[in-house]
Amino acid sequence: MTDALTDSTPPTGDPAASTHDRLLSAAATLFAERGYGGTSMADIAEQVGVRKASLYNYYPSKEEILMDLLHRGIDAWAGACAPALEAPGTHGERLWRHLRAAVRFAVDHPEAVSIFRIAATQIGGELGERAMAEVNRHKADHRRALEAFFARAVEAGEVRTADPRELAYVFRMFANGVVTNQLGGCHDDDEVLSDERLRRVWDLFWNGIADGGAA
Amino acid sequence: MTDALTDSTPPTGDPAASTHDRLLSAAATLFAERGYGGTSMADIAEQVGVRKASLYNYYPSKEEILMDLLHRGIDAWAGACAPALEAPGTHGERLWRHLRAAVRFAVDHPEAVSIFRIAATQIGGELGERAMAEVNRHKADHRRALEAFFARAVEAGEVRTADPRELAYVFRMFANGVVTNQLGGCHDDDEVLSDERLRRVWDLFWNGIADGGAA
DNA sequence: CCTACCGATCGGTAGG
DNA sequence: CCTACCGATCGGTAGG
Repeated sequence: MTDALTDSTPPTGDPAASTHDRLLSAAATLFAERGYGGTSMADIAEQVGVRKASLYNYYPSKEEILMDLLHRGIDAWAGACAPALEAPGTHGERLWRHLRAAVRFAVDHPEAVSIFRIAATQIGGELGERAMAEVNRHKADHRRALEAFFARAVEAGEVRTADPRELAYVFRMFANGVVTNQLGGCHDDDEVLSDERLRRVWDLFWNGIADGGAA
Repeated sequence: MTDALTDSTPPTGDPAASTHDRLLSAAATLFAERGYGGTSMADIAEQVGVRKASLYNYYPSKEEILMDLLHRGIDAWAGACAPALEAPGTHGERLWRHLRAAVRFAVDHPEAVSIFRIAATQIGGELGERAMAEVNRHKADHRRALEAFFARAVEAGEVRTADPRELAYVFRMFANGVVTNQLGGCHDDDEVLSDERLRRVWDLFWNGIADGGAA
């Protein structure tokens, strides 16, 4: 837009985005590709198109970049997935939309999902504990929301078991598996997970939970 | 055993094990805790109780330690989990034992499971591609074994859907979720996954797949 | 947002 | 399995 004369523009990402946004995007992508310990501040700076020292105007340390990415990822996930559980419809419909929202989020923002995993598993020491605590808080929130949801589904007589805790557990394990499988490189299926296939898979899963499942 | 006079014994792990075994154990534990990039050869050497340079008598590089851990992890997983699918019993019983074996493996060898994830997601560049290829080959083997298993279950009339591919997919997503959830730090449930609870959860899951599931 | 620089540590090698 | 050492790079700072 300004001038096309120089090619001193940043090597990747949207050059129109603010430096801060490009920093976050570059860090998320690199952490997801190489891991936290495998990514250097110089790597991030190169992708952003600035010198390494300039990154320290936005964050006091590499650790704080990870923590900010984690907070933003959790917020984005909740914003994208939580509403479906409270929307109108039967409990089956609402849970289906919740799953679909989670899968779409994973497809659209794989780096955000990667951050959760990085925070929970790749980091040692004090930073690791801080990050893990944040992830566990988020997972506990989700678990509680699902248990409340299933408690209402039990009341409504829409599920075949009366234990919301086990129902939530089964769903969470299944949803975690599907979402994780969508992450880059893990395409152990030769076909993409289309909305149609997700729906078929969901029907197979849900019919074990729905009250009086089909014969 | 030899003498208890010095405390120059290795700081952690079984001092009686061979240096090579302690090297593998230390590397697996540290990679799982801090990630591949977050673990240095000096870290490994310290835990083994030798100098860093001595590690190079066993492996020519840090990369080859990871690759050997990956090969061994895949073999151990297959040895622990694959036989259940071919054992006697109904297809439901065999799949249940397969799931239980996988969960037990994850509980007993969490570092081995972590290596799969590290190989698939934390590594960039040429090593990353080598490791990812190995993981994908293993996952494809497992997928094929499960699809063959479900094809026989369809023939036997023990499942409610005629599509082995979707049946295998649903099971794999669920099993991956359960196994992943057993990994260290991810205890987002306040209770351990006992055999009894796993069985209850399995029943909830399987009744959606079993032909003519309970009402 | 830059140049210049810090001490510490990285993976790996030489030579025994 | 050790001591001694290599050049490169690490996260981060000073000062502008």
